[in-house]
Amino acid sequence: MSTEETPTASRHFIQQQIDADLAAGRVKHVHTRFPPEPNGYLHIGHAKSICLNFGLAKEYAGPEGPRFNLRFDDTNPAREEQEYVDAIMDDVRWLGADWESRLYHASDYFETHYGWAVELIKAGHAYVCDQTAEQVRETRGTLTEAGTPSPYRGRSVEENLDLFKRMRGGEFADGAKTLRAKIDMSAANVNLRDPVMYRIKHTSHQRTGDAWCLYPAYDWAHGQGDAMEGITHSICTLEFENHRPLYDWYLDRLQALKLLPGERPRQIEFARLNLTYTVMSKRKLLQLVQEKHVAGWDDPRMPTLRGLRRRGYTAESIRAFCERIGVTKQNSTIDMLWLEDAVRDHLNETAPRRMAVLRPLKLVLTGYADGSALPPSDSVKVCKLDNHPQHPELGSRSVPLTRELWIEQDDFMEDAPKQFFRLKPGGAVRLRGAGMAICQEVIKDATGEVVELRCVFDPDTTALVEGKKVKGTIHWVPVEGSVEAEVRLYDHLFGVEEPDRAPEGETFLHNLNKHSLERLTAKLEPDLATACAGESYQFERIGYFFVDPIDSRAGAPCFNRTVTLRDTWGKVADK
RNA sequence: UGGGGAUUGGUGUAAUCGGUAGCACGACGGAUUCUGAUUCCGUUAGUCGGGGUUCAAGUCCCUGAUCCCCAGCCA
Repeated sequence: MSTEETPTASRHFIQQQIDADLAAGRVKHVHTRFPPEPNGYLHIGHAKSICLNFGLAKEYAGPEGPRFNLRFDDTNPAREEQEYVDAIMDDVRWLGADWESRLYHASDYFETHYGWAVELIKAGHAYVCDQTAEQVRETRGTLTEAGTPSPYRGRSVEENLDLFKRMRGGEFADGAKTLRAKIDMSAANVNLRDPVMYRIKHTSHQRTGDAWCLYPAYDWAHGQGDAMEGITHSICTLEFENHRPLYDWYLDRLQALKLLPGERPRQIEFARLNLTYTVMSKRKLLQLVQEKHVAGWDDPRMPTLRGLRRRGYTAESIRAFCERIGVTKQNSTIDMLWLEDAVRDHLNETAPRRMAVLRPLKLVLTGYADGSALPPSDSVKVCKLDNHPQHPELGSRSVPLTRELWIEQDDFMEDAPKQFFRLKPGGAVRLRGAGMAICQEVIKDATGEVVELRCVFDPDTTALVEGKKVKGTIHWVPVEGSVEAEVRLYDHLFGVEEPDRAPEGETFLHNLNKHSLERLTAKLEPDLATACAGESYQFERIGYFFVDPIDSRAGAPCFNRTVTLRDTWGKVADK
């Protein structure tokens, strides 16, 4: 009985490396972490990292569950804020990654880092340097020329120990001294030319307050934090590949000094996510917010998790997206369509359907198709519509068909080509869930603008009848009883696929899409009056819309368009 | 020859020891449909270039090209 596994989904290079580590006995389990710096909000690129790290922890979970840490890389108090810490935790949780009780901060380890640095000094691996930042830069050499050693490189252990202690004590001004690792000023890898381990910053830290005026640099803090937490695979983006020798160098020294156990973390790099029509750098996102090109970090046009959430993206769709794009070391730019497809997929399954008219045109029912008069009451009939055509279990709701209706301006054409299946003079369409309307008269205003259509209604067609089929079905909303609401239509924040590719002398801001937001007052079917903040609906034939949690009021919802429906007619019409 | 990494259809990716270049998205065509949605079917198109080894090369060897990262007391 061979239970040979059928080749399932192929495994990406990180999974393969972990498999090899496990097989070789180099590690006994897998423990990952997500290490954000709290100096900005998380964006879709971070989501890729979170999904990767948490996904691996889940995939390789032992009986005690996934081992996944959230660790704030708070080593630079000058740029980090509690506001970001709170938002990051909220976003990570929302995405579905669970760090359980394993919430850590690089600052939790400041004392340990300090003690280890003292040991490195004692072992002759680090020294206090009095060079200014400028001098360090000048003596580092270039990419093709070796640097020259600092004149302080030969200080005695005793002097280094004394100076380092006094640095901690606050005796020296910012920038006056640094602690540097003594590695190799002629290393081809510039990161190994005696990198700074500590710099003096008399700045209070959002967690440790004024306890320290000495802060560890990233390279000195990161790998050691990984090691302390028992991280087995430290996964980061490609730009840190050049730092791996330094990551290993610190770990090697600490292991040699018996300060670390035999099992140690391993750094693996993958290509960060790039998306068309947007920018991903924290600096640029900050600039968009500060210069008010967007309404805030949670502006639905932003690629931030907060923006995406407010736009109506679901955590499930973002996870599916991250799964679909894969993990490699190739720099690539994913088409925004993939992200949009991912929400469409999810919302198509889950979002209840409703009717909404974005750009209203009045349609008046003047009588029945057989010439008889409509009932005396305004309501011609009450229509029952399914909330989801593929999921009848989601129930239905009623929409009154009245004498006066709103339909979409786009759904009427006076001189229509023959592929146009909607309303035209003398033509018939199906009013969704109601029956057929036949256009008998087109009313225009003084400027020739179509302002009203007069139609007759065919009640025999409420159920489908043979011989009375019509190709087009349009949505509608009763004038009496409809709800008016603000609807925001969002488009790409940037008008070009690669916003960073700006003309000479211009920045990425030059490529901002001036029409990325359009506000409309739409007419909605009555049921939508009670739509609640945070709900998603499909407005049939238009797109998916999310009830804005901030601007909506009870009984007065406000909708953000998450994404349009696929529109094959739109493509035809463009030609 | 500064160091490090990458290169497979339009896009994103897969191919275990060298053995039928596969999947998805898109595009295009068609079927179904009370959403021009969804769903379903089909078509399309690829190993960066040049040599070499081999019965057989995306994979191994040689050589060239292109792209990305690195000279913060940022991460």
